[in-house]
Amino acid sequence: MSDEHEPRLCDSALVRAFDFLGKRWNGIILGSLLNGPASFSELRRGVVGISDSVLSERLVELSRAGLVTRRVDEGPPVAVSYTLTDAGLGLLPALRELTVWSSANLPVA
Amino acid sequence: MSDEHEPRLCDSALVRAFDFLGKRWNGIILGSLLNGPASFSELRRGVVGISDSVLSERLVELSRAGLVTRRVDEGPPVAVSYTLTDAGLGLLPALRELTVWSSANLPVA
DNA sequence: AGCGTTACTTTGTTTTTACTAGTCTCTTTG
DNA sequence: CAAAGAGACTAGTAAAAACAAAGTAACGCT
Repeated sequence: MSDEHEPRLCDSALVRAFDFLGKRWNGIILGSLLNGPASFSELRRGVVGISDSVLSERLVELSRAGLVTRRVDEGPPVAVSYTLTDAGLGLLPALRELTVWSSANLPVA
Repeated sequence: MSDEHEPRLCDSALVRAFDFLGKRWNGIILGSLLNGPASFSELRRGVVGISDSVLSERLVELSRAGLVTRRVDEGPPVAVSYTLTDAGLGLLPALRELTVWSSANLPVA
């Protein structure tokens, strides 16, 4: 019994990547933040279709994962802004490839 | 009122990409198929944690999207194999970038 | 005949995700 | 100054997705 026909296992690093990116909205939130820091309501407008509560939840997750930073500017008009960390910025090449692929292979409709 | 401070909109091609990749399992299924064609049960073994019904559903979706092909070999021992189409194969560079990023930025734990 | 494998489909439950409202702190407007 | 609005969330509940387990059906192995 030496013929362990190895299962067509997906690379474990890729599996870890999709723990995040395979959850709805996460990829789009990160993609929006690639254009620079944004506030909660800017993100809500940029990520079309997301609800307040889900956006809030996702931002907590992404912060805990070390991909985005939440910075609070005690104004007085208290302003919160979300920024990509270096780890988050590192996604740029991957998301660019994804964009290229999508343009070439996914119909606009 | 010309100062429409443009919403930090995410690129629409990227949004379309995450219509697929932002659904649980899709990225991992496609990643598994990058290693070559596989049968239903090979995929079930390769995509750790997925259930039969969801795998079945996802394969139909991916077929309809033109990313994978379902080929039936009427044996007699009837065998079904799933393969990436050219569109699916086009994901290779993006998934490779994602793997690199994940290795560098996501903790193994 | 009886058990195992492939390839799914069906059913019922649990987990996720989403939507609607509401809170609280300022800021702007009359 | 009071009312209305924006920003940043939180809570409660409803809808959607995923899961596990079982069932179906055709074949192969012993």
